Amino acid sequence: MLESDNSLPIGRTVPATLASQTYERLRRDIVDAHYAPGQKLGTRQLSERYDVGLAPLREALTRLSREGLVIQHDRRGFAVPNFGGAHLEELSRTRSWLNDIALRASIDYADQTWVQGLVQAYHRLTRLDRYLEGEAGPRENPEWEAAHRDFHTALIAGCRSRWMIDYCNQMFEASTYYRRYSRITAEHRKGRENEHEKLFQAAVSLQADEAARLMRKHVMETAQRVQERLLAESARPGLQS
Amino acid sequence: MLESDNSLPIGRTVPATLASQTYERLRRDIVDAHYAPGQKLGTRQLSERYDVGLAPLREALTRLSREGLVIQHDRRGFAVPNFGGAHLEELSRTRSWLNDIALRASIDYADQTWVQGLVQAYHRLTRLDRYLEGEAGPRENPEWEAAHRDFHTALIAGCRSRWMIDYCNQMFEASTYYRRYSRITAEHRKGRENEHEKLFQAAVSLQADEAARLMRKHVMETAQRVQERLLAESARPGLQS
DNA sequence: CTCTCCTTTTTTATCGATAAAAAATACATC
DNA sequence: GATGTATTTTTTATCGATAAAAAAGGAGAG
Repeated sequence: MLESDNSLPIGRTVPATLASQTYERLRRDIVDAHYAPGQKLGTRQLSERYDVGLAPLREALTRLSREGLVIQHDRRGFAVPNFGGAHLEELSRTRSWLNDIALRASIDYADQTWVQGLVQAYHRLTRLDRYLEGEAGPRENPEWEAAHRDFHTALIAGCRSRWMIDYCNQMFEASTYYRRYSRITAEHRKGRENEHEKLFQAAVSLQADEAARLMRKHVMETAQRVQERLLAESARPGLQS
Repeated sequence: MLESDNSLPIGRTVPATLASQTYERLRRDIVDAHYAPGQKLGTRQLSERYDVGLAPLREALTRLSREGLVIQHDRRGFAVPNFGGAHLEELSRTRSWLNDIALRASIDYADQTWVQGLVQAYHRLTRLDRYLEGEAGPRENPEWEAAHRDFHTALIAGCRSRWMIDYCNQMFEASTYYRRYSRITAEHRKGRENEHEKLFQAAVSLQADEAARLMRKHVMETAQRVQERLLAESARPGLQS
């Protein structure tokens, strides 16, 4: 007793349950800002939209509600949270706190596994283009987005705390919602293109203070831009899909 | 747009849904160590035990699984996590990190609401007895336990981050599982009775460093005792209910 | 008009049944 | 006796139907 992990035996590949698939799809759609803040998520509609029964749909929504991407109220169903200025500030501050600690811990515990993972994640990120040409102008590259998430996870993956990693990932997802919703584009990001590079350099060379400083800066400045965009566009009608 | 909170209109009292009730009951039972680490939570059995259908039961389990109190694996159902030495260490370290920050932030932002809430929570705690006389020796007082949780929440409630408060609460619950499971008793706690008092004093007098130090100490030393108990008793057969 | 009370409609939560998958068992083979 | 395969049993995930609750609509009173 008292040992062993909670993971599945490797090798055996388990077909994803409908609830899990729906969870993933819904999460992506929320994070991609296909729904407006505060929008009601009626079970019937979603059930048709995603073509699943109520049971798996509710399970997906319940999962999301525990991660802060959906609000659930007894007998009143589900809704997208009222994401807004105050929430963004809270979120970014908390992200900043947790990532700071987790990054410092990773550097403190630094081992080969962590460094390798980080190098790999960074390299993948640099090989991808952030934007793709779409018919209606440039749009985010999903692959880049995935690599971006992985890079941020890799930075803190050495902190030796499952809790911490999960929490940071949850907040990263919520932040992504804001980035998407605010429709930040390349030009809003002028002059900040190499933040990931500097962060990466500081981390792999184990400069804890510098890395932590860059991390905080990265998180807070992104939030700042998003905030500005939200205020500038607060009259813009909510998106729909 | 972009403002307002996500709370319900006040005044109207909503009857709790079956899923919510079951969630509460299950959480209490898990935290009270009625189930052994790693134990399988068969849906059929639980459905009978708590006398609810599968739908609300699954919802309760799904919620718990997102809070780390239950493990869910696709097509393999639910189980109590393999809580154990390594997990306890991770948990306590993370708790320590987050509570440290949240407490410092609360002291930093300190306002009347926070201080009042803290004073109130502390007073309630001091008025209750930790142990009650049961037929089979002394046992924890549920009211004290609730007040204890509230006190810990009150300490960090001023950090102005819903995320942080939720995360700290989640980890507090998980820690409670260990305390219960290890069957810590009054004598294991000799010489540590006034930790809450000192912590309270430091917090209300806004001594950030001292309060943070005491908090870390409180968390880590509790974990230490639990760890010792677990090792000492690792041959003891798992509890069942 | 505005408010309150009473339908009607819509939505949410829950049950019971069932298909699909995993686990357990039995059986045969080397 | 170990190993692999077919068969049965158990468990999990999902559907479709329905009761219960909330929201929307509407009629009448002040």
